[in-house]
Amino acid sequence: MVAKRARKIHSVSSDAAVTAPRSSALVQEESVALRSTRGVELEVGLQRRASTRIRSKIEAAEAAAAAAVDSGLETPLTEPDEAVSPPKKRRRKTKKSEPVVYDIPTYEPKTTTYKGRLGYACLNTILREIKPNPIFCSRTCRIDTILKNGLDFAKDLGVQNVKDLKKLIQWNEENKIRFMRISSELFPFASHAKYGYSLDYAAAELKAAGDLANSLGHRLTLHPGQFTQLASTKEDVVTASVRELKYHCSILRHMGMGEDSVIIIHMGGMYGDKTAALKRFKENYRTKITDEVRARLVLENDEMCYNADDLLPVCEELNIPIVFDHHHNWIFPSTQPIPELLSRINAIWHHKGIRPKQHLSSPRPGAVTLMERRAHAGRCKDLPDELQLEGVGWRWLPSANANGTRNEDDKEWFDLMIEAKDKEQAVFQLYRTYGLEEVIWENLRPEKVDAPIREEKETKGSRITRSKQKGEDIETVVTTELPDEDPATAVETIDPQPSTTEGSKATSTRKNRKKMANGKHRAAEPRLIVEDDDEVLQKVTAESLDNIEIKRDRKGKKKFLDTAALQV
DNA sequence: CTATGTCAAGCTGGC
DNA sequence: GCCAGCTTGACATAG
Repeated sequence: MVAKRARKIHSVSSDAAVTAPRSSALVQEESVALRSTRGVELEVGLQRRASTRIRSKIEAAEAAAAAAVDSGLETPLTEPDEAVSPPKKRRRKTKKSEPVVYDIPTYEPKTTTYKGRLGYACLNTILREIKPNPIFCSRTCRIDTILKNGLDFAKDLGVQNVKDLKKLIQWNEENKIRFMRISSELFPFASHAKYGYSLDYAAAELKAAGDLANSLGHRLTLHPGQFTQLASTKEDVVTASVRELKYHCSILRHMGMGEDSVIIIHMGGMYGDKTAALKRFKENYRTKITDEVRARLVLENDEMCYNADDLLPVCEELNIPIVFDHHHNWIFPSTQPIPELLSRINAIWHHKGIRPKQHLSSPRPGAVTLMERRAHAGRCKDLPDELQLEGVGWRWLPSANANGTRNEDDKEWFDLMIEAKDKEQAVFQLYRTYGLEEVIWENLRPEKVDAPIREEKETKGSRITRSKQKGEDIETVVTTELPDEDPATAVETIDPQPSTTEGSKATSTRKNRKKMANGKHRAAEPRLIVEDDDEVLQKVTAESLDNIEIKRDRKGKKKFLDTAALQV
């Protein structure tokens, strides 16, 4: 039980050249300390407070000198603005801003001997939130937009995505993450039957990103979507799937990635007859895909249709490695114990000369039904114990001396992809929990609280108190010593997360909205009583505060929530 | 700037 | 029949 949170205060200027005012002497002191120990390059994740003016200049510089920006390691994520002649611009008076405040909890320390690479999928939450020019690799568009603006519009998005991919790889290196999944949306519509296009036009950018990854020894993988159904009964679905796989292969080919850069798919649907589906898969695998695709294609056990037992025979027959997904195996388990299972699975990887990888994720807290258990939690609290075992999480390299002199250096550790909503933050949490790598404190964020399913009100220790004003190039992260439970802060905390409340304006995803509407088996949704009515508030608080939670939305409007349903 | 509805594609399970 | 969940949320537009 972790009763206290670490005390940590720091403040970061978004531009090394700018000395922003500090909110306090203490903040300044600690900031200097952090800076001197970690270096300026660690500021990378904190460009979010850069002013619009600076950003515009950066953009202009990038546009003007796009071709010059190519040397991966030397390229800062933000161009130095000294290099840019300031565009004519009215000076915007910026408002004073209060610091952003985060509570970064500590975690109960755990130990493991596992030393494999941990990775995350597709999106970096820190870089994605940089404003006004976020760094991410899944820009896309609509077919309507292609029709309106031309295909080059979509292709330009692809170039931007790849350029950002390089920045992500660089960021990962600085944050000791050397394993990542590339978003399949890197090139919008590239695999589309009608609007698809070759990636040759982006060869230079792809090669630059690939060169960087290879020079740093990073592993990059791909995971095409559920639409990839090689066992489908429909010819056109299979055709589209083959096209999809070729597109993914083309990315890796242009990047020059080695054999460890695999393409992961699921077996897919059962179509009412699993045996027949498996037969179709084998046939299509043998006859409809290229050698290049076969060299990279691997299968993952899923939680609904094909567990590891279902996949092993066909995979052993066709020499297709299996990405073992711990979460899926928990929902739809193999009959074999994990060590035995993984020894068989890893044999296929080794036979094919590829380093094994596994997937790890956690179910949302309180999940009971199958569908609930499928949903991913924000983070993973633990590493599976089995990863410490030879044959599961590592092996002796074939080159190792078997006469008793082999040591740690002769071990090959397998990679582990963390599939969690909090992305790189989930990796950092495991780094911290197990002491696997040093993390950069400025790049830590509090856990995004999952909407509780059947459990009590809130995940503890993840409250964010955020106060922020615009225009000032400063961010402050403050973690204060707080007891685990702090009832005072449960009330009137500005909620940075979508409130799971009917009528909330803060919820922006369709999924969440639907979740809210579908309250039948989600008893843990607080009920909105009334918005912004002081009279009602007085009445309510006079009676009892026990089941009433007061929240404010972004505009400061009060909402009174009946949380009685959560207490069950 | 923010909230909302929609978006290329497939399949299964739950209601 | 509709929705949620899965590999990945982002785009487009109204207010």
